[in-house]
Amino acid sequence: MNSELISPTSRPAKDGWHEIRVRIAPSPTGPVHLGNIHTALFNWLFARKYGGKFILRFEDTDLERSDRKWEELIYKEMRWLGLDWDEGPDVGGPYAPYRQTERLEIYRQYAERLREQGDVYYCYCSPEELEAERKAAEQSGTVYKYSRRCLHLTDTERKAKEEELRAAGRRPVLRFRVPEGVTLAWDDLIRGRIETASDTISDFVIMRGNGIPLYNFAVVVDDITMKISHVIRGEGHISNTPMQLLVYRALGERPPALGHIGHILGTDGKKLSKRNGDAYVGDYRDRGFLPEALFNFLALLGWTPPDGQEILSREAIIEAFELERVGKSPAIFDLEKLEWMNGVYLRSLDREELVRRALPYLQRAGLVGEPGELTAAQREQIGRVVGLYQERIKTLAEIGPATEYFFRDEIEYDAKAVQKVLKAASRPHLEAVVARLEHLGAEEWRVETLERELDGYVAEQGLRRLEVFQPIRVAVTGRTASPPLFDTLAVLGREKVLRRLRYALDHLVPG
RNA sequence: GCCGCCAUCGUCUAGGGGCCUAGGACAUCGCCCUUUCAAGGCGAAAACACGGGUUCGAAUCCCGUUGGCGGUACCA
Repeated sequence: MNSELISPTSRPAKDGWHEIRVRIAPSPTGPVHLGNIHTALFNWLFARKYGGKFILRFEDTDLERSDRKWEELIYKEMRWLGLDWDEGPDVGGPYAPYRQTERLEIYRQYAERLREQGDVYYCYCSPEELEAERKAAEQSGTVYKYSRRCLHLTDTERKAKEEELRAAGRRPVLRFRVPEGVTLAWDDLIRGRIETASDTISDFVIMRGNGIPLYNFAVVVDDITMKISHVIRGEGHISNTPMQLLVYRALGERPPALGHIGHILGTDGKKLSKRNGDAYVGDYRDRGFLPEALFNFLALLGWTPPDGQEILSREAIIEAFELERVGKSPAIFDLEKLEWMNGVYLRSLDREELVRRALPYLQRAGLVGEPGELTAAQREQIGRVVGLYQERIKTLAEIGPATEYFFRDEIEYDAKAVQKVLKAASRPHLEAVVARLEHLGAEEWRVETLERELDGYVAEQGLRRLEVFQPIRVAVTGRTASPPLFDTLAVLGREKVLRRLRYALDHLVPG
C-alpha cells in the first residue's frame, strides 16, 4: 500500500512553515451562506493568529450561475464581519489572478502535463452513454465506476470518435486515470488520519471540452500555485479530498495540511435554509444583529477557548484560537443564544454608538429621517428614546416597533391592554394626574418632578402604585409594558403625555 | 447499495482512563429585586445513543449496532 500521501499535521510556525497561507474560495453564485462565512472566519482567525496571509479567491467556473454581483456581495459581507483579506481579485497579490475564469491558461498547462504523463486521457462519451453505464451498474447492484472505454480506444477508433464529436461541435473532456491499489490517506488537522482506497474512486473528469476545469482539479492547481499551506474547509469536502490527493501526487506536489471542520446545521439538523432559520449572512444584518455578536457567536460554533469564556472580543478570539480546540461534529445553529449574545453586545454600546447603529433601523421603520439631516436636538431625543430600550431589545430590528409611540403623534392602543387597564374606574386617578401634571411647565418636565407629583398622589390617596401607573402607562404608550414610567413620561414630553391622557379619559371602557 | 465522516443536558460545549456523585453557557422553571417590561442576583430540572470488549478502573481506548450527515456529476 502506498502511503506517501500523508499531509503534514504540523502546527504552524512551529516546524518549518515559512509562511502560513490560507484561503477561502467561494463561488459567486448566490447570497453568502452562514456556513461559508463560518469557514472563512476560521481561516481568517488561523491566519491572523499566526501572522499568515488570508487569501480570497473566486471559484467562478460554473458559468451559468456565477455573477459579478455575487462577488460584490461577498466583499460586503466579509467587510461587515470584519474579515479582511491580504490577497484577492480586488486587491491583487503576487499570485494573481484570483478568479478561476481568468486562470484558464494555467489549468490548461497543468492538464497538458498530466496528459503527457499519461495520468489523464480524453473521453468522448456522451452524457447519455455515461448515464446508461450508471443505470446498468445500479441494476446489477455493483458500484459504479467509469468503464474506461475511452482509455482503451485504438487509434482508428479514437479518430472516429474525434470526428463524431467535432461534427457535433464538441470536444472531448479530460479524465483522470485513477491508479488501482493505492491508499489515499492524510492526517486531518482536526480529525486525525483518514483513509480511502483508490479502488472506490471512479475516473473523474478534470476538464470540460471547452477548457473549463472542474473543481477537484482547479482547486488543486490553485492551491499549489498560490502556495497555500493549510486548507481549512467544511467536512463536505472530505469525500473530495482523495481525488485531490491523486492530483497532487500526479503533479509531484506535497499537499497542504488539511483540516475539515463540522457543518452548521439548522434546528432540524438539516442544512440551514429558510425553513429552519435564515441561511444567509445578510439575513442576520437585516434582523438587527451586530457584526461583533455574530462574529463572537460563529467563533464559538465548533471552537471553545481554554477558559470557557463565551463573550470574547475579536482580539481575544484571535489570541486564544487554536485548531487543536476545534471540534469535529456538526453544530446546530441556536438562534436564541445568538439573540442573547447580541443583547449582551447591545447593552455594552455607549449611547452615541447605539444611536449610530439604531438609526438605519429606525429609518427603515419610517420613524426618523436621513441621519445626515437630523438636527442635534433630534439626535439627542433619539438618544434618549433608544437609551430606554437598550436593555429591552435583543436585536436592532426590534427598535422600531418598540419605540414607535415616541415618534408618532397617533399611537396604536393594544385592545387587550385597554380592556384590562383603561376602565372607567380609573377615571378619578387619571383626572387627578392630569390636574397635577398640567401645572408643570415644559422646563419642569423632568423625572424628579414627575416622580414627586405621581408618587405624591399615590401616597396621599393611600393607593398602590400599580393602580395609578398602569392606566397612565397604557394611556401614553398603548401597552402594558414599557420602560419605567417616569422615564417614559419625561422622554415623551409634556405635550404628548397630556394629550394622550385626555384622549384616554374620553375613551375609557366600562368596568 | 457502496465509500467516508460524526455521536456528552432541548441547543452550543468542557472533558482526552481514576480529579466526574460529568463542569459552563443559552433556553426552560422557581425565588429575589421591582410601578409594568426588561436587565441583574440566587437556585432547580436536564446528558455521556445502544451492545460488547480492553483495564484494578472508562464519558474518555477498541469492535459492532443504531442514528444523522456527506460523496458516489462534464456543481462547487
